[in-house]
Amino acid sequence: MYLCVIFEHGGDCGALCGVLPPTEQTYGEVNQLGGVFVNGRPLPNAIRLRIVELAQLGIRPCDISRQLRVSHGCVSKILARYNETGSILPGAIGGSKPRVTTPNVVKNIREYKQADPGIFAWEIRDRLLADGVCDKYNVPSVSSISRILRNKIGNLSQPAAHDSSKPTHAQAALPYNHIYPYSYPNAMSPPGAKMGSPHGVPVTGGHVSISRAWPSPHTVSNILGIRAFMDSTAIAGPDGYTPKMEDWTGVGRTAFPSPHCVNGMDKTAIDSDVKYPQPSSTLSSYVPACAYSPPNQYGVYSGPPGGYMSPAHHWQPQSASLSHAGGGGGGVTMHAAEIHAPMVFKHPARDEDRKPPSPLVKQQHHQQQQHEALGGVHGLALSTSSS
DNA sequence: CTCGTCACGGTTGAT
DNA sequence: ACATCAACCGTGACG
Repeated sequence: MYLCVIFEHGGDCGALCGVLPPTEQTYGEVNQLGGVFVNGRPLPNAIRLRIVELAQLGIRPCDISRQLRVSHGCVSKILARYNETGSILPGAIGGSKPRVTTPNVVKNIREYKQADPGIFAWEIRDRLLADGVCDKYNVPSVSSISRILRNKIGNLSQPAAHDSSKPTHAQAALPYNHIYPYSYPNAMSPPGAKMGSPHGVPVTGGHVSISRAWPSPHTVSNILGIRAFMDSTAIAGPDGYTPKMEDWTGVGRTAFPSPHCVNGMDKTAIDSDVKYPQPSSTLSSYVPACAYSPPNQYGVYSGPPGGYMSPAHHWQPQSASLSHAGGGGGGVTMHAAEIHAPMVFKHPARDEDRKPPSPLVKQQHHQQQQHEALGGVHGLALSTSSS
């Protein structure tokens, strides 16, 4: 049972409320630990990063859970993912899996079948691989091939079927490209295109609707000395809760593509991440890993490869410690947006096994500096003493 | 007490 | 424009 928290903007939400229409509402729920979360949506990158950082510091998951007020199951999941992929980013939400039975594949199968009516499905599969029509990642299963033969090709004695086939957009038909992050040439959707503006919320360079605040009193502030971090998250909030709520996670998503980098970080992103300020450099080190970046969020998190995968990104984890800029008064001002900064995968190889090679992944290979990123963790002013 | 796992209710985005 | 589907999410409970 969750305590549903409805935040009405326009009330005493603070300055942030100003941008929202009086009627605008944002919502969240409070878990058993008092932490705020949005059902169905990923935790803010800043918190995800925090989890990883604390784990790197040797803090036990159960303690991290309590300190950050995130369920231990979630902590476990995020750490497991990080260990496996090197990424702190959530997977891609929504969207559909890329189709393997593209017109080109069907066409080839048909040709194989016509050439050899007695060919077995597994033989077709092998040929698709051998001929380079498919790779191991998108080759249809034997059962799929059988289905294709049965449903789409049917009786080959009827040549008509051939002609009826749609023009092969062949390779172009492969949906994969648009599915993987690397597919975003330049920028994903214009910043704010989808999120910011809907409500008329001023979108300033990726500053999506970050003006909304989390009224919730349940903040992790004071925890680990990352008060600023949490405060901004919980208090300044979520605008994250734009109707789309993507901001919550998307922290700085929109800004991602921005070529403007500061210390290797996307400046725009930084700006946008008002909500969940976090240690930029550090964060960035964990982010890139989202190798198998999912179709959707990729755009969000990854943006143009050049954006954060940039080989030129001279990461200086240490330099951008949590206390970088702004932290103003003791408060560490971290920018979740920084997450977008280019970094390296912890286990690049693994990703390859998991997902089809993508440009993004490839680029990641160039970035083997990740471990160094962890060094940034040490730069954090963490106070492990939770109580 | 800790932690891995999973059902659940939820969101998202491609089709 | 809407519905469907399949991906993901974090929580909470169980073992």
